[in-house]
Amino acid sequence: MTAKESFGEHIRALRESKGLPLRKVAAELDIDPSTLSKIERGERSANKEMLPVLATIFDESEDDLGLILLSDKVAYDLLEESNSDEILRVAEEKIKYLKNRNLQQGSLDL
Amino acid sequence: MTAKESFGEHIRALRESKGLPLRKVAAELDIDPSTLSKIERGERSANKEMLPVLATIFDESEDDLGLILLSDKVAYDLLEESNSDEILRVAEEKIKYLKNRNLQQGSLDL
DNA sequence: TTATTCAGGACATATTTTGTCCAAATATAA
DNA sequence: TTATATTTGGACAAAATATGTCCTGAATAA
Repeated sequence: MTAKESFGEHIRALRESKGLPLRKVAAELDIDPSTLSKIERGERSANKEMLPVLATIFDESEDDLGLILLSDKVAYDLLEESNSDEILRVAEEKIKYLKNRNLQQGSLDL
Repeated sequence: MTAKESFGEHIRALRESKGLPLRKVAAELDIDPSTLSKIERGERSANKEMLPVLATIFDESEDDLGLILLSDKVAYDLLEESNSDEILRVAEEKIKYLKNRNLQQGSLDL
């Protein structure tokens, strides 16, 4: 359910289901309605500060929204790569390794 | 083998194993030695145009180098996220979905 | 017609990225 | 030690990207 929908599509669906105009939601986010329109159409990216605001407006989990936003970014970065699966697999190992390394060194690394 | 090493560490190991100074490799890449030093230490990122040059110098597969470079980027992007595994999983589904969609629509989408 | 909403282009600003140059530090050799 | 080569890292500039506003036009509604 959370997989196939882009962040913008998700927000737009929520907004329309509540019958809210761009203007209202944009005001809450303190941005121009045009910017929100672009975010919903994937022409711009949302930033993390917007997540708690959107979560409140639409009564969604902020973590879920963050998940959709970040997975969007990763997917977009790799969409042109023929070996995206392999890239993800190696990235996952790398993250595991680095997180563990940071833990052991008291996260005082670099 | 390819997993735990960063792109910069990998290049540095290759360069030192050949006994080449930064100066020489940087000249091939047409960049400043200082820039290459930063790339090797992860302070800068390499770009894709450098891959064929490096592959030739070090007799490595360009695809392998590209894999290390891109997985580095993804890993770095997600290193601070507690739910990086989930993000990767959703991203993978999204990529699969989008690639398939593009295929069916003759890659003339947007 | 008049109001409102939304899309999208032109534009300005801010931020990030990428690279150079130079000087200091480090290593290597003689 | 001195001399030479290598590497690091900061200051800076330029280029590329991102972010956002404003305005106009199209579509819709009342």
